[in-house]
Amino acid sequence: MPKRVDHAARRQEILQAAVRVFARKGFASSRIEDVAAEAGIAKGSVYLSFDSRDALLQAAFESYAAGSAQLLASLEPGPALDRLATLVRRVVAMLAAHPDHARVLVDLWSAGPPLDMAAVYRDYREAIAGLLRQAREEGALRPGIDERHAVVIVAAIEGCLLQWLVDPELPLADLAAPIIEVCVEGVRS
Amino acid sequence: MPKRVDHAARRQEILQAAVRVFARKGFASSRIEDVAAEAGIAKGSVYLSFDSRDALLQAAFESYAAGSAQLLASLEPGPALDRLATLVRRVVAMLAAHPDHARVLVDLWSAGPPLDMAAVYRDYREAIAGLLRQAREEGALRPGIDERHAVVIVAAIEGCLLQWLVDPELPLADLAAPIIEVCVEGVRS
Amino acid sequence: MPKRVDHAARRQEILQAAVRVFARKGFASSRIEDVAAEAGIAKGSVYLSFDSRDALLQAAFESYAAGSAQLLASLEPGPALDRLATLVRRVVAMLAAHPDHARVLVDLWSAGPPLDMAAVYRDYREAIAGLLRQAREEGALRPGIDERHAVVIVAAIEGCLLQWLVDPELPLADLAAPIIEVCVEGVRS
Amino acid sequence: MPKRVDHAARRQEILQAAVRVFARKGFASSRIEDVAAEAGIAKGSVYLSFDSRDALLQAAFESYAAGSAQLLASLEPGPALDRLATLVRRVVAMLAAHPDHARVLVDLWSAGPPLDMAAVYRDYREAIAGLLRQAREEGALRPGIDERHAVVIVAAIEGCLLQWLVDPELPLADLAAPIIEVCVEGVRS
DNA sequence: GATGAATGAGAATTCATTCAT
DNA sequence: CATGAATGAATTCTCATTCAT
Repeated sequence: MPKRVDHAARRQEILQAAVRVFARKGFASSRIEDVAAEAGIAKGSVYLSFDSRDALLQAAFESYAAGSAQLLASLEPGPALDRLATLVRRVVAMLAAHPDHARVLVDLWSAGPPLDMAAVYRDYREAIAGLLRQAREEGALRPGIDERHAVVIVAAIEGCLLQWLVDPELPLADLAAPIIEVCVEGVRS
Repeated sequence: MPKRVDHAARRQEILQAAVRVFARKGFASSRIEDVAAEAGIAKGSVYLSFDSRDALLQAAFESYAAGSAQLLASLEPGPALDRLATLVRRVVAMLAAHPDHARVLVDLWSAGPPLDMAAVYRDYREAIAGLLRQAREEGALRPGIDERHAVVIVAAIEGCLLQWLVDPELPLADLAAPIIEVCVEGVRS
Repeated sequence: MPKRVDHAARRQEILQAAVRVFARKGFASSRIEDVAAEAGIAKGSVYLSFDSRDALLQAAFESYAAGSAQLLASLEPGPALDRLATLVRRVVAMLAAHPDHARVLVDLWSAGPPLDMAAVYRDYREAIAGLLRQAREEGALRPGIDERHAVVIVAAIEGCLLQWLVDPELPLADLAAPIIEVCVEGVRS
Repeated sequence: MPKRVDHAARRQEILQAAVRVFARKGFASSRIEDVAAEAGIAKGSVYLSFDSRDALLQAAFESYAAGSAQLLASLEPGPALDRLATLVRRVVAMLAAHPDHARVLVDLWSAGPPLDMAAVYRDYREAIAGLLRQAREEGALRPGIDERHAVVIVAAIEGCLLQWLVDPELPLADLAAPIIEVCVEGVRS
């Protein structure tokens, strides 16, 4: 069944299939053949778009990192703490809206180099630290809050995500509110 | 006089060797032979103490879960929020003191059933929710804080752990303070 | 007006590309795609001229065998041993002049049926045996030389070729002289 | 069926099985599983003694090279040309006596680095050149014969081998005599 | 005719597990 | 008990060949 025009589209389909499979059984237990079957193609065809099994995880990472970067870049103007609250809401909403992608995160955490999850969280922390600095300039921050809290805010989000990954009963989408309550409202002056 | 009197002790040694190996290369890349070598015994001898490779991870989980339960059970009396702060401090200290065990967590998160990480976090949340209830009875809790914040408090801890796992530059031990600042002091009335 | 008028010419181009590729990396490591790329056409197009990968080697063999046969047929009249010396010179010159074809020989030797390298050498031996017989009739042959020496003469040539294939430092073209010295002059009466 | 004492012996058995298989179908068509079956063991067990399929060919080469070196080292004293004749006889006898090893040669010729067949032939040529020099000192060599004839002598042997490999009808063992006639007696003064 | 995406049989290699010693 | 050789199922990746466009 030869001839397909859009190589990028096919690559995308395979990646999405891979993400579904990884979400379902974890990367370690996912076979190339599973991905191919999920994508409705033959085993060998996966290799037309990806060099190796690891390259699939790498691509999943890149896709996730790109989404994160976009999210960080898309904050509209406004009071810093409001923007922070919005950021938290959006991150949680994105994770809740794409549970498959979210479930792959646990594999990205495991993967180590050349995947650079550290960079992703560094970017988050820097963005949040920037918002906190801005909030201080606006006089909106209560004393005693400094940049180290950026770590805690990222932690609150990722920690909720983690608990939900481990226990899908947990209503991830509902957790944006308490995170904001504690991490954003809790630091307002 | 059998060469090895204490079967339990041998099992313990192997488990510890396994944890070191898993911490170093991840469970997925850890071979039974690696564990045996680390323990200074022969490959086949691992099977005298453990039924299978997965049983090693299971045992690592049980060991971690037991440590967590002990930590939760060991809180001395006192004002609830102080006890909460102590809990946070102790959990972070334990993780920082045993980086090998901590690094295995990412594999425990991935593992899925029959490992029940969900139960571990459920227990944490319940303990913390209990402390929050108690704090309310003590009139120490500001309004608007309810049991859902237990999730966020666990999240703050595990999220810091996660960022440290992914980026060991991050000073995990120093993060207890900001966590407490935000999650404990921040909810005080 | 078809894109390609001469199917035979296209076949020839592909065969030559194949010989270059085989010479460079050996038949075993040569992919159809490599041959296609060398010929500047698409993988599938190779199959318009050749039935299979093996057919390429078969064709290379036929081309070599045809060249050999032509060489054997082209001997001008004259004293038999002079003609023999000329034959040796020409074979060596041909091999040295077409190193790519020569390098493919090692794959032809390996290939086994249906390639019939045995026939090629049989033909060489028969031609040389004929020349030796003629030389005897001419009284030019010293006693003790019989048809079995045809094998040795072929061997001297192919053995030099072999040493050159294995060690390209060896100056193949210069070896015609000592071969003739030993195998031709050495049998003169 | 565990426990085998002599690892070296097992390695040797496997190597011999491999040589038989390579001789029968050529290295390119020989599967690890074929070798294992020939050795009467399981596929995976081959890897207990050899790192890879290529390592089997490498070992076959080393074995052949060692045999050649031993042959070259074992020449008893005597007139140089007699020793040369003995050498030729022994090489041919060795090849004829171990047809399996001989048939693998065609794969060794193909293999290229890190196999160094060039060195094997270089050693042969040097040994023979030494004998020719000695023969000259002994006054046994007719004029016009120099070291370049060493190439031709090696060629005569290997070329006969080659013709026999390609056409097993050819009586290899009987070819020592004509080789000596032409290459040794033919250079005697 | 050309093309190159798609296929899937096949091969090398790994490694958890077993069990004879 | 302890060992590690032996096993073979499982998995990744390759590539000759086909065929829709």
